[in-house]
Amino acid sequence: MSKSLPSTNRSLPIALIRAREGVMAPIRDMLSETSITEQQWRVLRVLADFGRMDTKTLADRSSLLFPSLTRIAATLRDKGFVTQTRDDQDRRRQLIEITAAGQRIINDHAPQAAQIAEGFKDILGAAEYETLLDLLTRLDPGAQD
Amino acid sequence: MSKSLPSTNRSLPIALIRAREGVMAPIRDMLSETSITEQQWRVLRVLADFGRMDTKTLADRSSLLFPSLTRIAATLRDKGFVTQTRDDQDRRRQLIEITAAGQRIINDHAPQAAQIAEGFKDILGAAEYETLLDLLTRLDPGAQD
DNA sequence: GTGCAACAATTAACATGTTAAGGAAATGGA
DNA sequence: TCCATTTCCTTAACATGTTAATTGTTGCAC
Repeated sequence: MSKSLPSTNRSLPIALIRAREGVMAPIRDMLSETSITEQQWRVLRVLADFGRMDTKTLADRSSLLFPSLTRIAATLRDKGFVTQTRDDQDRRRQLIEITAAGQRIINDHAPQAAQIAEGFKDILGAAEYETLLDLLTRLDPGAQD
Repeated sequence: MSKSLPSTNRSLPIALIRAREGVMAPIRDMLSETSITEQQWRVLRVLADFGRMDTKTLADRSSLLFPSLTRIAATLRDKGFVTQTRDDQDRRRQLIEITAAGQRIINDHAPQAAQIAEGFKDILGAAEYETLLDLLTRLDPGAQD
């Protein structure tokens, strides 16, 4: 047996990259009709899901690094899809909220996005789909469960 | 029942991103001692695995887009870790090969990289590790098997 | 109060992801 | 031969990933 490197054919990082590419391709196709990117869509999704929140929480829930979120929030604000307001209690903090226009983007594409998600469940089967989500979660050190 | 969007808590794209982050974090830590990035490491891995090849094949095996590979190859060439030569039969083609210095980077870190990979097998268990790789492969449309 | 550590957010700098356009070489006819 | 098409690769432009440095704010010890 061995401590040798696995072949790149059977490498977990590469498998994760390719799976992500396969999953995101149809979503990117869908978003190509809009003016927003995959990450901007993710941020709007989280805001629609949980409502107004501070930047730190938004970054965590969107799985984005802080500097990325700073730029994305600025872009979304310029496009009129979110609003940024200072927290009066702690003026370091910033609260971000989705606007009606932003919510409209979500609503307009939610059915198609749901259909794409269902498609992947069909490919794997419901049981294996759940298995996959569980296994992926166990690779995420930030998922303390 | 529903065609409604799944909560972002249980979203496959986000789970893939977080898993990738969890897997790559220790690898990035390892590479921080070197002068190369995660993607440059991946390219060198493939070249060490398969030997000299043209850019198209290298891009496929490294799961990199062509424009990214163009830049990465130039960077690695400037660092002296790969060589680029024109194919005499087809002068459009370019052949890329790892150098001794590049191979040394791989050799010096292969044990540690293998140990990191083993760590993830331990976290999931060997059987579930294989299950995960299989499920991920089924999400990759480019994996015709 | 003053000074300092801790925190939230931004900015900077560089590498990569992504799409589109461009350039050079090969290919396949008319 | 000529030309359109295809193929391989590069360049450009913009968005994001990543790390480090910087700017405001807060809270706390003194």
